[in-house]
Amino acid sequence: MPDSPKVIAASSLAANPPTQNHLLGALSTEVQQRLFPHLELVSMPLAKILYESGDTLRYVYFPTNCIVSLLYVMENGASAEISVVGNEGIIGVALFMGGESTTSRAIVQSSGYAYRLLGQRLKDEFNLHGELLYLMLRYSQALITQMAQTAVCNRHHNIDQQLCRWLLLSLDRLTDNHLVMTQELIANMLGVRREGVTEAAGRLHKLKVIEYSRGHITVLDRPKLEKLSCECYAVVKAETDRLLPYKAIPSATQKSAALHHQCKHTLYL
Amino acid sequence: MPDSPKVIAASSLAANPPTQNHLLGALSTEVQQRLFPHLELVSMPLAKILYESGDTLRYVYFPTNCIVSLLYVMENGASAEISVVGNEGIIGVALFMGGESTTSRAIVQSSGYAYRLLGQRLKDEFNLHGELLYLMLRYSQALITQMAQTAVCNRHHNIDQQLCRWLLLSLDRLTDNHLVMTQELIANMLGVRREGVTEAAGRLHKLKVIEYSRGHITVLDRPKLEKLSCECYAVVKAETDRLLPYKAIPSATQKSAALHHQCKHTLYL
DNA sequence: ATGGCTCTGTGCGTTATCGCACATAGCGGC
DNA sequence: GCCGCTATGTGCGATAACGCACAGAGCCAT
Repeated sequence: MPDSPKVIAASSLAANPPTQNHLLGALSTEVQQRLFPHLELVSMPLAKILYESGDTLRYVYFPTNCIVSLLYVMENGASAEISVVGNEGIIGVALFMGGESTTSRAIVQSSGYAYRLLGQRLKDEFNLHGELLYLMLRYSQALITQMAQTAVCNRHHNIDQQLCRWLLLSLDRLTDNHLVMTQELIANMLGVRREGVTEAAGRLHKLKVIEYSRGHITVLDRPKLEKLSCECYAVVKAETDRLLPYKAIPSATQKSAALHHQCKHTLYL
Repeated sequence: MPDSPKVIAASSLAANPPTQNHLLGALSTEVQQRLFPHLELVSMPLAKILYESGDTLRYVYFPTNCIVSLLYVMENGASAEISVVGNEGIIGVALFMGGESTTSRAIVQSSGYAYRLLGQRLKDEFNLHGELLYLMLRYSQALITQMAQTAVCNRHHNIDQQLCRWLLLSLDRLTDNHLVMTQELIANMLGVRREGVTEAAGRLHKLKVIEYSRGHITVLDRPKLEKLSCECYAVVKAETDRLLPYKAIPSATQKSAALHHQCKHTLYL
């Protein structure tokens, strides 16, 4: 097992309070007090696979500053991204929806950290009080919206529009305008050829919307990116904001800060 | 309001016990006793819209022998089916997931009947006991799987394969091998041109898999249809069966039959 | 600095699907 | 029986994306 605990760097913990995840931050102090002591900060390196299609899930993950893609991989190896999860969400909804596994893969698309929680701890909390469950369900509804819109987008929109949508979804989950991501990987996510992404990215570059080089992309003009994107981005954004009007809590409150230090000080790599 | 109650035809009620819906049939007698008196049998004519994108949902619907499509309609009028629901499921998961509305339209794709239930009644039952909630969540997980697979299918598979998948999904939700459905409507569901469906259907006809004429399709060779379909059908079917290993109860048990007559004897058209 | 690897750019023939136009066919109503 | 409507069939040029091949360009390690 690669799950050997390591002593966490104090700086990592300090830079990644649990409340940086919108869902964890939106919980009442009471629930936070019960839950936070069971959270474990884990490193989320690029391309790490949290689970494969069919795996029995043990943990749910609450990203603080990483991005995880839910990816479906077909029998012939072709793939398509189903949805993307950052600090607004949770990975592993199948654990509380039932079935304990999914037909997709969860893979880190942008490195960072996440808090993980044993599925059983989550369920224990569900049984104590409805608050956490209801929040998880609202997030699941937002996830459903994103999946549905992905299906529509795959049917009707061209690569240029989808690339814009994809960049915006990533941007919303990052603190700056810089992505570490090759065109090859973007192509895997969108389920298109790498060359198609190269051409679309070239056009965006010509329009001075982005600049990029060897696995690094910088967004220069976000408003223009939104104009060039299909409606799918805005639809998902609006619905997510409606369902989850929570923002990250950048500087933790006194109380949250105290709870924060109750998280297990171990780092799982 | 077109929701004026009518006295139900006794034959319709008898032919459509609530237990014909797999979810309702899978409930314990105790929960059935509480829930069934609040169920209302409603007629589901072809093309009836149960709700539009953004509508606040009042009812959930449990189909007995009809099929309902969840359809996304874009700004320019183009559309794409997100998922399909028959007697294995429920329409209106957003009512209990949260948000009380969705970005899609629910439209009857194959006429028949369904039982509807006030959203509040559903929530009342959730608060009494977890059984119904857990069942609903398992179904929601199956729905998520179908949406995800639709996204993949839209990306990677051709019209012929998708038509086969679509026919199989419909077939599974019907009692016979006969669909009332024009190629134009199928095209709307798949989000492709009508001519594309005509050509694909022509090829299936040449292979003696289906025969059809003016809004009627009969499947002649289901095994061949499954062979011609992409993997998407089988994946969704397997996952749904895993999550919801429930079958319709064709002849209601003594107890269920008694409960059955407690349903409101009104028919909403 | 050089070789090797990865990432990006480009060309080209092929294919699936589209958009449009129009022809044909079945069915119901009068 | 005929009209009109709707459903289905077909042809054709346009287009977007594909598969493949290969060229250049940046970065790293030895």
